[in-house]
Amino acid sequence: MQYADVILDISAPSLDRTFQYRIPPEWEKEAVIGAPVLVPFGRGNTERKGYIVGLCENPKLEEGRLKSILGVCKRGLAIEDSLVELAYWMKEHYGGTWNDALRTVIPVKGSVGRREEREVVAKKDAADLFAAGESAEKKHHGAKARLLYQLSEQPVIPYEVVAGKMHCAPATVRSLEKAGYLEVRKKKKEQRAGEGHRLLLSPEQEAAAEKVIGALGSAKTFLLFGVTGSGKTEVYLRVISEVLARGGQSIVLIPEIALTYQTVMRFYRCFGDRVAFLHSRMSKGERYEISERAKRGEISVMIGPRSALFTPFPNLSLIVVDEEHESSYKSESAPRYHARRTAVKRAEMAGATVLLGSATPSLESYQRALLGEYGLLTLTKRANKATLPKASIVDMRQEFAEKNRSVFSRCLREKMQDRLDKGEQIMLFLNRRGYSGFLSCRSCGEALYCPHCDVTLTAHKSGRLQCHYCGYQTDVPKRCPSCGSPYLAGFGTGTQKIEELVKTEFPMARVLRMDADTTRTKDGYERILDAFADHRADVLVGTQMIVKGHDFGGVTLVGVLAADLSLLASDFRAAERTFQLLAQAAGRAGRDAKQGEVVIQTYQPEHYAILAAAKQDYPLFYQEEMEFRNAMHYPPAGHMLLVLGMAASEAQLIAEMEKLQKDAGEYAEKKGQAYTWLGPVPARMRKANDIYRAVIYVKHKDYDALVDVKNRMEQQYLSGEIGRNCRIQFDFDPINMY
DNA sequence: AGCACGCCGACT
DNA sequence: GTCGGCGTGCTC
Repeated sequence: MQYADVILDISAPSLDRTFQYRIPPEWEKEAVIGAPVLVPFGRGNTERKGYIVGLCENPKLEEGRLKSILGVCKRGLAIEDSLVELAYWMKEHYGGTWNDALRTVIPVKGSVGRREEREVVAKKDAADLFAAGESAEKKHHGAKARLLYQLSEQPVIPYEVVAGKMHCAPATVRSLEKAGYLEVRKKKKEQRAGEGHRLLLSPEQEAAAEKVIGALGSAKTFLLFGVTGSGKTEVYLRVISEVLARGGQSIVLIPEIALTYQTVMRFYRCFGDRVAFLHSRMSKGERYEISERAKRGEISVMIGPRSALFTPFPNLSLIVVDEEHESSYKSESAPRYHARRTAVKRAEMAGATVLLGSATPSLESYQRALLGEYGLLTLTKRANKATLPKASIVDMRQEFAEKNRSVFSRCLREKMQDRLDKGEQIMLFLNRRGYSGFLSCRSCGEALYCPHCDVTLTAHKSGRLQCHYCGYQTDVPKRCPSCGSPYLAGFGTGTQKIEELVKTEFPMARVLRMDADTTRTKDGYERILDAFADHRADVLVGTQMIVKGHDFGGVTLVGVLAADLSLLASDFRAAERTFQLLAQAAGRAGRDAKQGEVVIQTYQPEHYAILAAAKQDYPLFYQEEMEFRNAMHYPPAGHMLLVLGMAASEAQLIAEMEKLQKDAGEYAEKKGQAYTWLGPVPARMRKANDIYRAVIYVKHKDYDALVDVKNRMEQQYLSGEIGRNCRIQFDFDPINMY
């Protein structure tokens, strides 16, 4: 007799373990690892969907207590096996539950995948509901009363809110439905999409492509390090064509916002309907449809953000990770996996080749390349005979001392005037990470905070203040809440202000602005880029988003207004991020034959990240930054595990986190390993949505030693020993600090 | 998540 | 005394 370990497709932490079932002989063939199954569950033997995550001959429980699998949903291809295996690796490597891991890896069917969004809708008017609420309250039917009162104010409530926050049992909702006060209904949606071309490669590009092609069929990883504008995409296209010719399949990962019309068209021209695109606004149904086509072999190239990594290609031969240094490759929900690292793992399992590409590689990848673990391919020349831009650094302290209070240095203003006179284009980049439009009091200096989250409120165009985390809104108060002073002022120079300044200083210039506000509409982003590309504007002002991979031949001047703002961020990747932003921004200038120029305005002109970026000298930056990381044992010199705890009571949270740290610390000590512990301490954002947050940091040279500690903590937490009423999440080598 | 069991107040 | 709700615990 065969038995299966089944994990149920339900999201509840207490169900995050395997349950054993008998496999009836008639299903033995279909019951493979990764196969979706139907099983009876609970006292009522309700039918539930699950996945087989393991098989065995002898069960851990007495035969009598076991139930049998009702059926296996047919589609148990080998590909599911390997994806479930990958899910296991992710769960172990990054923490989180089986459910979390399976859900990121297995394409969930829009319809069969259960999880339809449900909502509770009022069927009577507010007065009736309110009256019913009162009588329910009299009968001490607390849950009923809560729901009725809420419905009288808000006729449609998402089911998860009712079951979760409002704490109403399913029985309560059903009884009110029967009584005709409300109705539970589902939401729905649908859609679809769907030409050959010759490539001309430079000798450098050709050589790089040949190296990768030569390694196809082996699980080797390459880092394609090419200066901005060197044409990394041509190399990808060349290798993908070869994979296609050999009957293999490729996945191309791109950063979240990078899927522009130009990129799509380039791939279409090369691969026609063999290529499919995935993007974050697609519904579950659309995604499922695409992954089914991938499994049937109808498509061979899949392009998309990190989730595209899990495309079920049965014969995967190549994974390209474009702009591999991008932080959007790190997932921000459990399992908090890094798509670059996970791509290497998937490739290892599938015998596929990985090609990582960047002009400013992550320290992690470059280090591995230097160690010989990854093959290093370099592109040193720009395409179209373009040359790298000339850069100058302007010390803004000097400007200030010489009585120039403008945001534009004299040097930048002169050059801007020159370009405008010549009819050439300019890009102004405002680095405003960690620098949003908050309000603060002129007299006491206190900023206005969200009452539910520990973040400053952002001033909006509408004149209202809004919290970006919980959506809380309020009017601007007349007086400072802490000292009563009426002088409240907006803080921070935003892109909007820069736009106005350009208009006042250069009245003839046509200015476009690109930031979160102007790109909010569906194709706002494309519209602005098109307008600028068509030279319908002379100046483009924007935030990080203008830096990322767009070629404008007409741009001969790039101005970086406050280069060091991102250096002020208090996390260990600040210098790396600054270097990347500056080098990429500088790379926007002079994409055509005309020489480009970059002006970098800064208060720290001697900082190595700024000096190296101005010279476009990555190795120099790498050397300096690695010295710092080595000294501090920061990744990639060592590894770091962040444990994030969340609870409604801060005192209880800290107490539980202390227990967790103490237990894990003692556990680690017994193993005699050299760990560095920090915390627990309240997170920098101490509270979000009225939930307190605290963190523990653990550092160790070896990643696996941290996995060991994580497992111990996970085990203690799941056994209920530690962390009752708390939620815990793990983040390895975090990108965002907490 | 959803079902049974058991405790508790309300009403014939 | 029952009846019917809501909280708690368990599910191979």
